[in-house]
Amino acid sequence: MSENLHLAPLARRWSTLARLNHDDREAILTLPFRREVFAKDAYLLREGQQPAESALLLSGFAYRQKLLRDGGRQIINFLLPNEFVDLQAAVLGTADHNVQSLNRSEVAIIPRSALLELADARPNLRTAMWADKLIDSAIVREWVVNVGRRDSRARIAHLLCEIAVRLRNAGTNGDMFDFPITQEQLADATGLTPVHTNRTLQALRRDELIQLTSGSLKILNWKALREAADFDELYLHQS
Amino acid sequence: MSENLHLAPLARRWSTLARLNHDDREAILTLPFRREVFAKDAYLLREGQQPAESALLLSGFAYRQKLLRDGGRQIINFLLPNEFVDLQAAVLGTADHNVQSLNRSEVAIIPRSALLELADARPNLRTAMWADKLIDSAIVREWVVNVGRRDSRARIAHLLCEIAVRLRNAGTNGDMFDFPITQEQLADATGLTPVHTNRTLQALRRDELIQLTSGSLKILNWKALREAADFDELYLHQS
DNA sequence: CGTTAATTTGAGACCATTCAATTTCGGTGG
DNA sequence: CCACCGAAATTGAATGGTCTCAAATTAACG
Repeated sequence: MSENLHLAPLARRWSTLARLNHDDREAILTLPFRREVFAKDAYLLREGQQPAESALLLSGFAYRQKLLRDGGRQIINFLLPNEFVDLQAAVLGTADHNVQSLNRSEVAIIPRSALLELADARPNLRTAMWADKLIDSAIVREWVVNVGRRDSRARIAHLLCEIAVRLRNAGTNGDMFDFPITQEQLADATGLTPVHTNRTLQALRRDELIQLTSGSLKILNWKALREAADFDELYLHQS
Repeated sequence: MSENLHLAPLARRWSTLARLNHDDREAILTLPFRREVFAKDAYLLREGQQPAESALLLSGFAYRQKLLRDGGRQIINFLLPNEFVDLQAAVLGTADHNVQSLNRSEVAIIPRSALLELADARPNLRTAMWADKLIDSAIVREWVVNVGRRDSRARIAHLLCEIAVRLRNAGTNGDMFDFPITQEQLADATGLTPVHTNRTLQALRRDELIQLTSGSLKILNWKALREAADFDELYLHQS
């Protein structure tokens, strides 16, 4: 069997989204792909592009983003390892936003046709893909609420809660973890300025809710952070 | 054939999203459903609910919404006629947001099982549903950009552009149309206060970009409105 | 150990909010 | 047809959260 363990984490994740049998898992593991490495800020996908292949993030972070005429940038969602960059491209064709690598990342490039065949042949995987996309949508919906209605403190606290829980759901330690997101990126994700993001982070540190130093985030007081963020993880559809 | 023309507009809309043959269209038209009427502000779906049926908006508007602990409300998207309230519920089970009727609306309640069978049996309809959901996601992504990075004038202008174009794509006149959205709802959709929404609308009227009176919106200067909004309709995936 | 990126600090300006009151609109009943 | 009512829209003035524009400091990296 010419299996490749790079896709094993994806199989594991999709198993939590739909009931997969042995053949389903096998079909994932034998998907054809090639690996590619992207540097910090490199584009994985550009608005207007019509990719013939889909990209699966193997390691590192990435983010969906749109640029404004005036040069402003709004980050729309973060992508964690084993999430798809453009599962949607197969149907809509043209990309309507950009995806950039957040730090150095590793990606599996999979022919679109292989994924389409998978979806056609395997109802369970179809369900998993559907659930995958729906959760992604639910997260973006919560982001509208976050940037639309919460003040800077709650907004940043909420984003940190979300990332922590998503990492925990993915099997990483959610209380202390690598946090390669710069304050400028955090600002672009929350709709704030870098300056104000900085002051807000300082406040969260002063109040001993978090500890954030040299690319590592530690959550010191979960209860208070959730409280400050008005965070309810129902929308992540995991627990 | 016990067809019911209430579902014909849905068949027409889905035809623009995927290649549907005669049988596909027939399958849509013969879906079982019952009609229901909802008053202004009535809930079509509540967070935490696990509906056994899906609701399709036949006439009137609705909106997706989330409430905050402090009583604030953020509108996440508007639903136009012939859009589904909860096509996602079938997979995720629990609703993560609320849907309210914007004005008096009419809804087709369809058993979830019927939709699942449709998707299982008909690849083309599956594709249409997938595209449907993906466009919905794209709209919500643009909303993150809207509330995150645009000032009040651009924000409201953008929302008006989007609604006009979505209505035009649905076959309605996009230059002048019924606009039952109150300023309070507009405020909740843009993350602004009703007071500031009012002042911003007045500015758009003063500059003769729009005419908004007694539930009717007329776009007087498309070029200037698009300009003010930084509006690019690519994300609606229609033209 | 030099160089660039990232974070931090300060002060003033501004966009949007808050709070409260008033006016207009749409629908209803006398 | 007019009087009434609640909802929606409008106005004013003061407050405040976030932004802007620099400049300084610290961290990351080859």
